[in-house]
Amino acid sequence: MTRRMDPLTAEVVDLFGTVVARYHQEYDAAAAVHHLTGAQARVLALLAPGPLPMRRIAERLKCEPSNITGIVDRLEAQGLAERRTDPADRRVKLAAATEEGSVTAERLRDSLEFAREPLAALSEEERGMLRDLLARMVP
Amino acid sequence: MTRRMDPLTAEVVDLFGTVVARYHQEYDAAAAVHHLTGAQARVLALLAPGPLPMRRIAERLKCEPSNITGIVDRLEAQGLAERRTDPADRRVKLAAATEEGSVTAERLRDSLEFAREPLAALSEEERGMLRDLLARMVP
DNA sequence: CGGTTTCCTTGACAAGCTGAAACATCAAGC
DNA sequence: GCTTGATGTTTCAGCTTGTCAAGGAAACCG
Repeated sequence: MTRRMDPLTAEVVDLFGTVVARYHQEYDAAAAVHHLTGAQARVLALLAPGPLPMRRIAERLKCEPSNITGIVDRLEAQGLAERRTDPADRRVKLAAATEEGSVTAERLRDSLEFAREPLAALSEEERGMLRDLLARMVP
Repeated sequence: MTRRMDPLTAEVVDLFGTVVARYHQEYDAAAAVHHLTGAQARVLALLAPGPLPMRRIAERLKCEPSNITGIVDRLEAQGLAERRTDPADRRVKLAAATEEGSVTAERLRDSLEFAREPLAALSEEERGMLRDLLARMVP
């Protein structure tokens, strides 16, 4: 009943599993430094480029909008985000990073890349190859 | 205050973020097919090679042992795992996959690889390169 | 205007996770 | 042997994430 699986693919999938687990740990750890959970950090990072309706956040994170309500609540409680009513459509609430939130988001991004740097114990050329391969995988 | 960050590394980190998010979605979806959550599926996969003390599971998953208690409880409730007392040390409980649990674990692994296959829209050679690069990243 | 749709929030509930406390068992020293 | 301390698991309270169903407000449309 077992499907034949080419061993190379199996190996790559396994490696991805390991790398993914590691990415998560480091992401959560980096977030914790700023007293954030992983989900809160993800939302804050999403808000960095500019305000976003709650619904858009949910779409990006592939979860229910009701879930975002609580996360933004907690960001707001820490003074990192705020809600504004969209003047163009008073139904929608725009979540926006505060000044402090923007700073935190930037620091978070830096520490993330920094944390992931040793993981990329690869040469410039190898990183380039990796980028190309990964880019092909995300259409 | 911003640390200088070479753009290539930043790009790779971003790509990893995307791939990681995708991996998770697919993993959870594959688990859901078998009426499992992501965490339950991970534990079951860990149990596939053989029984494991609760503590070891926690170490592998990098979480508290008390967390594993609940997860194994739910696997046990579904008849996919069982607890045995280690005869060598009666303090430790060995979690083991049942017959049905083993079958489920195997199916899960297959569907995972299958699900991740389109993601690997890469040639044999490219997959080989990817494997080598990833392998260098996980010491 | 009235009906429908869209956006957000609320409430109830399950699961994952942590930390502290409790309990049983082992292991070492006296 | 007995005591003391360390270890493995569980239980409990508490928080965050996530879902789903229901509700209110605002926009849209006929």
